Amino acid sequence: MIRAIKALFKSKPKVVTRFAPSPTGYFHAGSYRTAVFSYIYAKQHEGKFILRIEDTDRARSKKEYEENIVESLQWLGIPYDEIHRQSDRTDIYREHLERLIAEDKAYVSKEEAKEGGEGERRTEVIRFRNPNKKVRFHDLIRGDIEFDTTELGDFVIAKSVTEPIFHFVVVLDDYLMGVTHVIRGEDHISNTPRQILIQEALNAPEPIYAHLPLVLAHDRSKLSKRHGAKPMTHYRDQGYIPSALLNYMCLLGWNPGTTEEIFDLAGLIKAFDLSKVQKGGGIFNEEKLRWVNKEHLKRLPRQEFAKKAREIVGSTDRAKDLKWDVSEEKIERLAPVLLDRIETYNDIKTMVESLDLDYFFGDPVYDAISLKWKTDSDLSGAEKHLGFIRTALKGLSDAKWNEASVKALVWPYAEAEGRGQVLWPFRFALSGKDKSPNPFTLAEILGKAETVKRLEAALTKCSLAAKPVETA
RNA sequence: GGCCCUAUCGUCUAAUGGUUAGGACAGGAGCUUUUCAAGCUCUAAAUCGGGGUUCGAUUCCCCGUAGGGUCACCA
Repeated sequence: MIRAIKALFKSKPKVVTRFAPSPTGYFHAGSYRTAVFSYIYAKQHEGKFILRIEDTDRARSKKEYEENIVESLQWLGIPYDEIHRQSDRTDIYREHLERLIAEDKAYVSKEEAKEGGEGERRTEVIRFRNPNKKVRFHDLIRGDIEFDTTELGDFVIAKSVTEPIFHFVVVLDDYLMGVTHVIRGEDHISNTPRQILIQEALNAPEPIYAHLPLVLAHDRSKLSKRHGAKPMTHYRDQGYIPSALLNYMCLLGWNPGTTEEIFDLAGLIKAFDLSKVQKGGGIFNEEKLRWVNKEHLKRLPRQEFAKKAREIVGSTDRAKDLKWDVSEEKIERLAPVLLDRIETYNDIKTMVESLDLDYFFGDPVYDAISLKWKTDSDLSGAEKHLGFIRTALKGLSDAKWNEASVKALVWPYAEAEGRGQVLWPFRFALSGKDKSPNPFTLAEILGKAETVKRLEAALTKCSLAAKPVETA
């Protein structure tokens, strides 16, 4: 009984999906989403996901692009179960092409050399004998679609028996590889009828089709290299993380029906529903991608984030030139400050470059007058408050040193003396910057010794500034 | 132009034959440990147009309109 059920289960056609890019350009967001949806669909059904490099156009295909596709998929964490390259399969295509010709389902057509066309047009090509009928197919996303194939005529399926073209190889390979679900871009809808015709000639089963809406550029045209489509590796170089890209791309054209927006791969495999994919195309919005990336960054294990952040800070010229002490421990303490201020890893570099991190690694640089709160007339207030804070904090033990305990000591005093009057010089003494995290956070990150040292340095500046300037 | 697809805030989208048409990003205003940032609160912002069907349509149908895709010996 159990065996019978198992056998039944096994005999059920498994889901096989494929991603079939042509290596004629870099792997960008449009292709990526197609790959992701195909991959997720396969994984939802414990199926197989195939990568098939469609390089029948020898002239336009480049190894460089193929490598970019494979590298991108790898970085993005979309593993394939099989990889095939059509340029390796010429013999297979030839066999079936010859069979089709023998069956008179295709024929060698001789035509006169036409002038005008730049490329060499063959005088002999293989054409498909079009039965000229109406073809109807069901699309998982769009429902039934009907075409009259008459207007297609006897279309070309190969330049010669060893040079098949797209429509033929797609159909044959999908058949031979057992592809059950063809998930691809909407731009292939109009290719589907002729491919179904070829399927019928080949006695191949018709796969289930799902045509995805297009990923659009800002002008609503199909995303392409010309229209701001950047290679996915660009996003890696810009400091985005794979899970964020995955998350964002799935949200473009699909949603879970709830207000949940942040997903990891496992969550997507659980929630994704191909039939709920949008029909209309969507514009790729980098602003939202940045936000999603930030959300993912915040959810990263703290150590993992710190490791990467440390790498980035340490590799900057500024860190090297100024011999910053970029210790793991220090970066981990800095992490919350960073996470509040960045959306991508590259923003860390930007912070370093705009000198927003200097004071964490070296003495703050500023003029004494900056310590003065805007409503004070001179530095006497700042000097008084800094003196109080220094004395109070000196009494706090290293073990108890943290943001909350520092605040507990300073806050009542600031309330009494005026928050701005007290907190501004305090913060400035620690950072030397107009803009920085609040003084309590800074004190915790800097540690007791460094905090007290900076307070004392500020106090010295105050008293120096109070003295009349001696002319040299 | 033929064929095909699509149509809700600026963008991504939810909803359903009956809702004050909801959320998110971006925008604006405010609050907070009187700077930044983050966070929180509030706010502005949409059913392409016209006909039907219906007691009632954003939703169903038709016609327009707009956008997109595709019309290769590219994929």
